[in-house]
Amino acid sequence: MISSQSQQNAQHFAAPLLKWYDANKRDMPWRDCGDPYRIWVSEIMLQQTRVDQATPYYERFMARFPSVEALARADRHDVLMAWEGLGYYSRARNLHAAAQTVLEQHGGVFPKTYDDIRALKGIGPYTAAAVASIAFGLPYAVMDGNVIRVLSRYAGIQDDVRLPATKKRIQELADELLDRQRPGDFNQAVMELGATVCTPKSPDCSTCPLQQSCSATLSGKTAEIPYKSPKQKIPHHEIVVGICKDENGNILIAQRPDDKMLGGLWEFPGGKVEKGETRTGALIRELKEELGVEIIPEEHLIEVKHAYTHFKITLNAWICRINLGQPAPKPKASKQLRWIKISELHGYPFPKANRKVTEALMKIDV
DNA sequence: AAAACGTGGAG
DNA sequence: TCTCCAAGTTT
Repeated sequence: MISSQSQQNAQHFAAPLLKWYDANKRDMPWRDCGDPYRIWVSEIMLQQTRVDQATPYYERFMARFPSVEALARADRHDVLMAWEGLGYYSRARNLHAAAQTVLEQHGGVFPKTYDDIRALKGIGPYTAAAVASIAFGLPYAVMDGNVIRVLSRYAGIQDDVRLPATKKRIQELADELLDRQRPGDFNQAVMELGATVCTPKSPDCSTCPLQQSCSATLSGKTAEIPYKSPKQKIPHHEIVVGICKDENGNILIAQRPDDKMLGGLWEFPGGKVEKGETRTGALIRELKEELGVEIIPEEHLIEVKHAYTHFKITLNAWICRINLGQPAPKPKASKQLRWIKISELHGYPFPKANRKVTEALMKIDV
């Protein structure tokens, strides 16, 4: 028996939403293919990332790693190369590890229950619900940034959406509103509505299928909902890095530890300029600490400004030489060191700010 | 619970 | 230039 509550929901929310979705669907072939592997990879890539930004990565990734087994058997180096530039690199590391779990613990077949999907590394409540509903038609409602915006406006929820309690309330609302016949389409419809109509700034309420029953629209509060408490300002750091060159023209790169920011990617050794330090003074200190060698900065190469999620940096890079009589550099702060030719730089995954340095290097080397 | 974790596009 | 933020997860 169907409760009157869910009939109301269907009448005012799911029905007009799905009708709108069917008429305005964006072409996203990887979502309609029904292949859990493709849906999974696309969901991971799309986390905190726009469709347009992720799409070329997705195409390349699928060509390179066409199946769970191919991904599971790949080298981590190649997976990180395919991810370079997409950010949040733990996604790539977790995806790779999870593929190996699927191969070893599920016989290479992507698990078909919410709990088994949720147990995979890098898959949280959102991704588990997305894959379960889109690939397998299971009745789990997703809650992402779009859902939070659409539902908080629809229900007139004015509480701070950064608070876990508010998110819990919205998740419960999504669970109630979910269309049990078409859970995958329902989930994608809410997100698509949020991405194209119910946008953060100046939403296009006149074309919204929910305008007649949306609390924020009816009360003129779409600008105030969702409410987000202001976040604190992020610090700025002055970074210096050294490109150590040997007599053969090889340069020294370092791999970052797996468990740190940008884990597993490569970079030029360096660090923060402390108070009262000159930049080159800091560079000499940092390379002594990180490599155990004394260096001399010889030529300033480039300045790069870059913004991460929780801090900004200005990075300055110098070409350096190691003092005569110094021991071989040791990886005191990194996973490993490697001397490579400048022409080999493209074969290693670098984070964005360091990639700008490698491009400057390749330019002067030609 | 709150902070860490990348990047690029829009306004 | 600057702020916000985009299909979140982990610790």
